[in-house]
Amino acid sequence: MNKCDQCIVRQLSSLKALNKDEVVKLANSKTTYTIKKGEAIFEEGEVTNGVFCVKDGVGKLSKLSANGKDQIVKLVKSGELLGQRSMISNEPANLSAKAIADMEVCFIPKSEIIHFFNNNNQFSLNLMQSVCEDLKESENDKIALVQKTVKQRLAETLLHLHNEFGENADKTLKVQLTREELAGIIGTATESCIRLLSDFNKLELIELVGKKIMLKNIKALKRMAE
Amino acid sequence: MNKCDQCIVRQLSSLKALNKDEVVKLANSKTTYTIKKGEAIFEEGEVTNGVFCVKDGVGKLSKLSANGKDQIVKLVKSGELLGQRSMISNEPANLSAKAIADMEVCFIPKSEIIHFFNNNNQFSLNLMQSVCEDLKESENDKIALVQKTVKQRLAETLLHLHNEFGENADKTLKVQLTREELAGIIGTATESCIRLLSDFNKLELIELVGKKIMLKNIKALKRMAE
DNA sequence: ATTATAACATGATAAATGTCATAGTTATAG
DNA sequence: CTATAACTATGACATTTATCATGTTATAAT
Repeated sequence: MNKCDQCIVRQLSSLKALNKDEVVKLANSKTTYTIKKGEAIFEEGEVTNGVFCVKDGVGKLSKLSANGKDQIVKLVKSGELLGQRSMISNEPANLSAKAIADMEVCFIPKSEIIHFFNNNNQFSLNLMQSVCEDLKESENDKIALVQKTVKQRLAETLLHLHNEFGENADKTLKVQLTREELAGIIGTATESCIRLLSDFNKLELIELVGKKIMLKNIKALKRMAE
Repeated sequence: MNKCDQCIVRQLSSLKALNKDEVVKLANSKTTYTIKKGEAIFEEGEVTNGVFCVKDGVGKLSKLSANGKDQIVKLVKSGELLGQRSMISNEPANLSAKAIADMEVCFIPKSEIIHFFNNNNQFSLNLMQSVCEDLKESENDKIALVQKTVKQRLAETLLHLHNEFGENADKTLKVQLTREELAGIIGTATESCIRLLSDFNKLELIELVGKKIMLKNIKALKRMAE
């Protein structure tokens, strides 16, 4: 079994507040899983009874609509916890979690989290803050959906992906999303997303390197996102 | 000073977990304010350093956009706490809180809330759950904004207002929103909102009694919202 | 290597929604 | 009790965005 005390990722999440004893307890109760790109960690409606700590890779939280489109609510990366909300609310998952790039995740049973929550004030405050952060982001997204055009939201999302996940050696975005997934984040039709990417390409705001995207004029993208 | 132990509203919020001593402490530190319809409790960007407990009336949490439109993120009523998120995140308010109907609110300083959070597990769990509830709602709203038409969102919102706030003796909705505010909730232009209300009226789904709205065919509205 | 499948791309068109103009109606202040 | 402002209403039109059709390119499976 891998010891959690050597896991760098732990330092990035609410779990950083745990003391030595608690980390040992954590290491003894956790289970590690490997999730291949495209596979699900959990699906909408499932009862998870714990949280997943993302050790490596990138995932998406999304909800399938009646017309078959997948609306992406949030992307997650190393150090983030998944399923906190459903666990705290005692509800089945409201969203599905799937891997966008191969992932390694650790499952931590609910009983452990509740125990830490009740016995470690710093941990409960951290957990609270991370849910608050999610709430703020969600509210701001909601406002952007109403107040901004698809073009603005695309510019905004490209900048956000660049900030959050960085770029490869060839300057292209590190997160490799399909056009469909990108459309699912900004909340538009796949074709509209593709069309706008073409436009941005012609305007030399970005460069399309095969399926990859390179940001060429960040200043102009920022202006456009306003 | 009003004693908090006689305040029924307290039973509706996270504060219900407080014990006798804590309630005395609460009563000694709180300040009560009266807010007239249209006035603000706090504005976007303000540092509040505490939370507001809504004793009476109805309020809205909203954000002003560049084009001058007010996007309403959430309505609040008796028993709810305002400003929890900003307080926990140590940030200025992300949204403005204004009264839609005359309100009475109690201000509780941050130090008190943090003290309760650290010393009363049930309180911290309640507070956590209420933020989680807000998060779930916000995520679902976000999905609805993308996946549903304005017409569907209007139907959904009317039903929601009916459920949440109830109706007057004449069967009209109890929350008295302007068309502009209603448009701000569903995220559309005021004219579009008015037009759709007219359509709904003609279809006998609702009846417009002056500025008030009466739901006439709830079943059909539900069908429309899907 | 070849075929099948998924992803990307673009045009044509339709539908939904926003914007501007204008007028009637209700509420409110003096 | 009037006048002034705010709210409601509706038409005409412009714009944005979705949908359907079709072709091309990349990726994966045999």
